[in-house]
Amino acid sequence: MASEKPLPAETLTITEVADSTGLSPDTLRYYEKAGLISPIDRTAGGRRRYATTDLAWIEFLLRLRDTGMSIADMQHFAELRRAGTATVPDRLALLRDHRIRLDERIAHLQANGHALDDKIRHYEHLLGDA
Amino acid sequence: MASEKPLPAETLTITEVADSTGLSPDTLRYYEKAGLISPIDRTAGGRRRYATTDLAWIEFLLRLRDTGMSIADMQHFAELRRAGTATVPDRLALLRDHRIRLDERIAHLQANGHALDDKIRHYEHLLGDA
DNA sequence: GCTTGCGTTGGAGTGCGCTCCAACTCCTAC
DNA sequence: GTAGGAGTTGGAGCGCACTCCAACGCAAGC
Repeated sequence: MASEKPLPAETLTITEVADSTGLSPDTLRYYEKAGLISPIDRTAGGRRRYATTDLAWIEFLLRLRDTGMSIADMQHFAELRRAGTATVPDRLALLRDHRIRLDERIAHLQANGHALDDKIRHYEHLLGDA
Repeated sequence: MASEKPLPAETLTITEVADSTGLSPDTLRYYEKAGLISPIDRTAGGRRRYATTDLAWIEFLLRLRDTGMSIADMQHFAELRRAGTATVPDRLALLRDHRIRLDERIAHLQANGHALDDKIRHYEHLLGDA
C-alpha cells in the first residue's frame, strides 16, 4: 500500500523555493514550523518537495508580510485556510480589513513624504540650489 | 556669572513632550542617550525642559522613523546636524535619497494592494457576494 | 516636615522576525 | 565505496527598537 506518488515534475527543492521567493531556506523552515505553511510533502529521504501550489501560497504570504501583517496574524489566516472553505467569509473580512489599513498606511506615508519634500525645499533654499 | 536663563515659558516637561509626540518618556530618554536628540536643557534639579525647537526636531525625527529610517541612520543625520551648516549638502543628499526610497516603497505597497484586491475579488466571487 | 508623585540613572529584559549552529542524514558523481 | 554537497533537526543567538525596573532625588500641597 505504498502511496508513493510519482511526485509531479513541477516539484521544487527548498533552495529552489528560496531562490524564487527571496526567502532563505531557514526562513522557509521557520514559516513551516510556525504554521504559516502547512507541512510540505517529503521525499523518501525526508526532504521537502514544494508543489507549485505551495509556492503560490508562499508568495501570497509575502504579500501579506510586505504590507505589514505580523507573523501572528498570518498564522491566524493560515489556520482559517486549513479549516476549509467554511472560513472563506472570515478570511474575506480579514483581507478587507487589512486592505483598509494598508490604504491608511499609504496615505500616511504620502503625507510624510510631502512633509519631507518641504524639508528638502527648505534645504535647497538654504543652498540657493536647484 | 550664573547663566540662569529665565527658562522661556514655552518649555515642556518630558511627559508633556511624550503626550504631544506619542513617544513614551522612556523612549525620549533613549533617543537622547542614543544621540538622536542633543542633550536637553535641565532645571536646577536636573529635570529636562524641552524647548519648542526640541519638539520640532523630535517631530521631524518621527517623520523619518515613520517613513522607515533606522535609528542608526537617524543618528547619522543628527550628527550632521550638530556639525553645523557645512553639512547641509550632505543632509540634503540623504533626505533626497530617503525620499526616493520612500516613493519606491509606496509604489510597492500599492502594487501589493492591487494584488490583495484581486484576492479579495476572488473570495467575493467564491461567495457570490457583492 | 511629610507625603505623594514626577523625574532621574544605569542596566536588564522583551518581542519580533529571523539567522546560525552542530550533529547528523541523504543523494550524486566518480 | 567514498567524497562532497545539499538537506534535516532542535535549539541557541542576534539585531532592532524599545520597555521596564530598582533605587534614588526633587517639588508641591497640606
